[in-house]
Amino acid sequence: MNTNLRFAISIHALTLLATSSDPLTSEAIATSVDTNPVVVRRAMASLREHGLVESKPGAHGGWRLLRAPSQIGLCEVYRSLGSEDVLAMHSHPNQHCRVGAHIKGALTGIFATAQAGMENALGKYTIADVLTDVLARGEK
Amino acid sequence: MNTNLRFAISIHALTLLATSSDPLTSEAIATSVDTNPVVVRRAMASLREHGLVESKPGAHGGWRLLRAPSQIGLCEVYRSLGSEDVLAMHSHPNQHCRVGAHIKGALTGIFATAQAGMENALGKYTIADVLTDVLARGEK
DNA sequence: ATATTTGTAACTATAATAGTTACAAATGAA
DNA sequence: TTCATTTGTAACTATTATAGTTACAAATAT
Repeated sequence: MNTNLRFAISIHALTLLATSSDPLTSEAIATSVDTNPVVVRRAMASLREHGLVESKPGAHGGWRLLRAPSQIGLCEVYRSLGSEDVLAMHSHPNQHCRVGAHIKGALTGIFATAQAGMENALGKYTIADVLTDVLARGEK
Repeated sequence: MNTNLRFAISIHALTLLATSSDPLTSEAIATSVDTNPVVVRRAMASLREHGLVESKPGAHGGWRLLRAPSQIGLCEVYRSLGSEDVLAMHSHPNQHCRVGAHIKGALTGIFATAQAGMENALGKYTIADVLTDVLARGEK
């Protein structure tokens, strides 16, 4: 199983924040996501670094959006997390083989194209889209 | 680091096979890739199940392509390996929360779109393209 | 017959990530 | 000013996917 859940958790958290005018605590978000508050803080810290949310410590603190949900694209969320690219290469192909010596150069461009294909697809959606979909599902 | 190297290893192996009229052993492929022959066999077994290569045990055995390199698309190679999708969801969002209860439904479609974006991009390339690129790099 | 090679099970090693615990620092309210 | 709340973060453990390794049976060519 692919186990990098930070992206899914981040979308979940941002969607939850989009439903609330008051700040939400890491604890409240964690309860909705079903994880530990520290896991939430770690993901949200990356989003904060990229200007998507802000946090306030202390009583009545928590997290809130810094932009309208319609202005938060999923590609930007994805990139904010700084994950590795989804396709990886083997490290030390044999340099004395004519394929081994140049396979990494050839794969680099292809893998970048694949990564861009995925990110472009994500960029078609915003947190507002997710929220609309979630709420529509709740009405059925 | 993303550590699923099977795809990169498979492309490497198929490109190597495209340079050879004789079958290549798992050992020979492993030497070019810089890994263990069993790792090569495991990746190649998936490709064999999907009709891309065949194997022959015993003396002068090994692996060979069952199609022209120009007829082996990278999306098909990717799919033959049966990897998990690149984006994963958290398992148990809180069903008593209106976001938690429906987030998985909303994310499923988005993640599928992202996966398709990546696979479409891969589908633009074949093993022949990779071989051409590798050989061109070798001439410089 | 013999050497070669795949097929595969069983195991260990590595590494990324989630999850947990603990506590300092910041904040707001009584 | 004191106290409860909450983030920030370090340090650690647990889990899991995958690579890598070892061993050996079965198949094959000469």
